[in-house]
Amino acid sequence: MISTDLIKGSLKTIVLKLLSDEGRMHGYLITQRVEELTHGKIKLTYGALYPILHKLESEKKLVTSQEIYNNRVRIYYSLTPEGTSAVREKIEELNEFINALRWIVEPGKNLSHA
Amino acid sequence: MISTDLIKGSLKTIVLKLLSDEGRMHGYLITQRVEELTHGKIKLTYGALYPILHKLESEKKLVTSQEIYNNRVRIYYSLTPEGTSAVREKIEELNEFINALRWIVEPGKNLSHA
DNA sequence: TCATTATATTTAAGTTTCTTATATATTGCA
DNA sequence: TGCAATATATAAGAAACTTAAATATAATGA
Repeated sequence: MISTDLIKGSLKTIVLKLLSDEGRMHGYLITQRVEELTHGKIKLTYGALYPILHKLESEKKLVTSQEIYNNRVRIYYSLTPEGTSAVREKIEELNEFINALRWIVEPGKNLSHA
Repeated sequence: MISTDLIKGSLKTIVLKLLSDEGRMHGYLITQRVEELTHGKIKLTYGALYPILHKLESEKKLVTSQEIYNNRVRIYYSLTPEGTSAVREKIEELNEFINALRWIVEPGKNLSHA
């Protein structure tokens, strides 16, 4: 598990990207997929996730729809067109960030400037 | 310039890594080198930097020494042995983080599990 | 000579973003 | 019957910044 300080700022981008790749998802599933995709390195807690989802909804980047599954209400989240273009920008920024970190970590190697 | 949210959690690691690579540095120089190394993508503000330096000093990860240059006091920071081993751990964690982000961004590619 | 930019450090107040803890409720397995 | 997994939500508090302001010297250019 990676220190939470490091992860903090990227959670919103991660949520958007997952919704972009996998379409409709409910909150619980999002936490599971993040853990799966990152081999347990990143764990999204509910206390972090739901406020993020609610905020993204209020920003019109995603919409919700309810579904009953096994007598339980599930709330599905999916991207709006606005959310879809937000993902593109966020991912681009995340790639820049990854590159910037690599320039720090491996200052010798002349890495891509993309 | 990358969104500050993204960068937040990695500033301490960046400072430690720079001191590890370049030895004695004063605060102002650290901000310059970060900007240089990251091609302006990451800017360390003084309001962020000095509290980080002071905290690392109180944690005995670095020590200070003063020097007069052009009638001005410069405060140089350098790693203690404790700081040096902290760098190694932090960099390892940062690499894990970079990989985890790449698993999110490029889920198709089977990237290293290092 | 005067103004501006660069150099250099510091700290206080405020915001954001999470962490931690708690609450609630159903299903399935042992 | 009890525990683990499934599923969502929110409140209180901590941490890490951002922004802004204060202070001071040197160098550059108009």
